[in-house]
Amino acid sequence: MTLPRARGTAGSHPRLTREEIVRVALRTLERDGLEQITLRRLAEELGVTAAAVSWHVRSKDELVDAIVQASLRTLRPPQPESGEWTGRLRELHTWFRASLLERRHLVFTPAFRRALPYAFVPVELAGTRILREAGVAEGDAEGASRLLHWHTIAVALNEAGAAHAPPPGRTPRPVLDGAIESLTAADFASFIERLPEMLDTDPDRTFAFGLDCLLRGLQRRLLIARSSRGTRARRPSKR
Amino acid sequence: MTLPRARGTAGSHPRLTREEIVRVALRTLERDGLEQITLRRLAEELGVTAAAVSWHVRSKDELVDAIVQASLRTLRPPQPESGEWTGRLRELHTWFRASLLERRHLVFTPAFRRALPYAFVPVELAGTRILREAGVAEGDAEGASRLLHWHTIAVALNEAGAAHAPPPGRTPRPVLDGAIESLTAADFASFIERLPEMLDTDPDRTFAFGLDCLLRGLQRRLLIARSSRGTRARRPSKR
DNA sequence: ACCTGAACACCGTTCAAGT
DNA sequence: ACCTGAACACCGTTCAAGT
Repeated sequence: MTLPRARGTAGSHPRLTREEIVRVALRTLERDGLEQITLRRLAEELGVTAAAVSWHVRSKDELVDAIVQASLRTLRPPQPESGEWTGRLRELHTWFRASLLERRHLVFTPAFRRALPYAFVPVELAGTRILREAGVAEGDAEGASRLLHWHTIAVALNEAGAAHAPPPGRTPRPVLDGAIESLTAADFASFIERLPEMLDTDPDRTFAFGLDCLLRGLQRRLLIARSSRGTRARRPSKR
Repeated sequence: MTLPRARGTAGSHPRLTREEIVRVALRTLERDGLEQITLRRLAEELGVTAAAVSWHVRSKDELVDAIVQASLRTLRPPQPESGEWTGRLRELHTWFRASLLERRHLVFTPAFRRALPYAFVPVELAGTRILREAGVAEGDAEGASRLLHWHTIAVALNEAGAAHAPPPGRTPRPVLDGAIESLTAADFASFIERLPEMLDTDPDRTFAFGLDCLLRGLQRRLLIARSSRGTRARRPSKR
């Protein structure tokens, strides 16, 4: 629509920078979703040629990488200092889930997957710290924190995927049919009976239930003292 | 390279069908990955024009949907009939994880995400059945089975993402840097110390650990009798 | 009904040319 | 150093025309 305006005139920015490109991309991402982001459209919005964008950004892959990194740079996990360890972990992962959902347009991106092992190290560490202060042995605390970490990612990714599956009417029937075919006769009956509640569930409750089960499992497995903080774990560290 | 051969001549198929398109697409998917799949390239491989493919398949989105559905149609969860409930659930979800990993090129597709709530209903139901036979109340068994179900999806998606992150040398440094910035001084030290083991972990062990924690958590929460099958749960069903 | 040939709009990327 | 204009190869989709 708009022709590329000459840079430096009124109403346009004096210079195109990589940061500005990423900023505009992030804005249109939240408005229109990822597949609407195009170097050409971005250029138009910036009042510039597509080639100009390509000059600042080596490739589109690199642009998406930059978008993901810009989006992740603002993450700061809360560090609840007081309270029982279960409550502190609950607070940490409730926050974590929310911040993943805020980035729901990005979480299925290859760039995001590449960042996955690194981006949430602070979350893992925060969880590990809470567990260690609760008396869990060193090696176990790490594994447990990572377990919670993944559970939250799982639930959030599932929610994110369902959230912007655009056509609510267009149910993927064939998949459902294929699934039904493989059911035994006994399962089929209970499937029909329970179908409605399987399809609409409260994500908040499911998340809370899963987290609760995990925490209880850790409590049992790691032999954490119920209420006293600082109690040593009975099971010794392996190293 | 090869010009579209006339259909019906030696070495080419007499007729193009939707099924054949999907079959060839599935084959090249496993060989080259999803982003290499193109209507035009598919057409060339089929000895046909791109327009011909478009005649059998309404759009590329629909093609990917068909690929996902074809890939999911062969899923048949195992139905272990004997043994303790924990072992049976372990067997079920070990199989589940493996079948997700076999489809690692598809799991991040919008089509797959749309299928996610439906495609694995048999897995959920198989898990529910095992739990109910172990004496878990009806509503709880469903929630518990779904929890396991999601945990497996989480771990598998994470593995699948890491598996075909193509450049092993190109670490997304900025993301890691951003993550490090947000660390407290205390966490930073333990981060440096533990970095190597955080980056290369044994996925098998992590999966087993998580599953184990979940099962123990369920054991505690749902008050399942340890070894005797068929014992009633002490907590009554809510309905 | 099924397929070709040609076109269309759009895409990412490159590159000589300007400033 | 930064940007334009034009081109290139490729993409999904459409459509008149053939059989």
